[in-house]
Amino acid sequence: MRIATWNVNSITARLPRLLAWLENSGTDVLCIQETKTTAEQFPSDQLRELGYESAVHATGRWNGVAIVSRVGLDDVVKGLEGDPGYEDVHEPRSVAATCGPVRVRSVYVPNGREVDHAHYAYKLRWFEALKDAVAADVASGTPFAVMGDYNVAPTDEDVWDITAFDGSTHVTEAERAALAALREAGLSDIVPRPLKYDHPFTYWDYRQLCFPKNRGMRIDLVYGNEAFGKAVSDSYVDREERKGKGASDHAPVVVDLDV
DNA sequence: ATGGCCTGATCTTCAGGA
Repeated sequence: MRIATWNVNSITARLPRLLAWLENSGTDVLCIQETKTTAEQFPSDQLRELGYESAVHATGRWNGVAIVSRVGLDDVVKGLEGDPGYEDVHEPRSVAATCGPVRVRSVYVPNGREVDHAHYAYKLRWFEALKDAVAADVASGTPFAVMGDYNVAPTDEDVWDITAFDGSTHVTEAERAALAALREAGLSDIVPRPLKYDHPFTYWDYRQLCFPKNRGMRIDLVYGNEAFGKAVSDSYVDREERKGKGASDHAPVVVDLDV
């Protein structure tokens, strides 16, 4: 079974590449982030023609998450239980579903913007709520993973040059502590293989030729429970999908499971 | 190749992304 996570940076803009990738990559379950659509605008019909059901939690131009599956889609939970909200809005950043033998949660963690911004405090509270929300799934014997854009680089090695991130979000002690809390709660970081260069970056800024220069970050993560970790046979970043015209600024992270 | 981001909406300018 092949599952993956991909921040598509607008499913409308990415639709031709997304459909082609699903047809060619052998992916059974895909966790999607930044759909940037309403649920009504989500291309469920086109995906159904390829054999995929869709669970969508999306409200408009910002955020939006989904799970598409061709191996079943049950027990869908839209939204994050205990979501702290931002400026009194509960943004669509989490959706969970059971897809055949595996349960997954697609997450788009708040960016944080600046360390002294209210969005950063929201980000840390959001992580707290996530940890509580997934406790039961983590403890279950079912393979379970929280997959998505975490907007945190777990270590200094997960950015192209840590000195370029002095004072920035995504690399702070508090954000990394939030990841550590998830690991202590029973989730393991399933680190993918890079298909080129030394480190499995998953995001490269559109600007300043960051992708050709491999100035990337590893911020799209797969955190799996014990049963999930035992089932993993391979994992890699599909950097080919970051190339060329009409690419997202994130590449898919693919995980193969023996289930 | 000697470059210099992309998206959708408030739509020719902006916020947000990270």
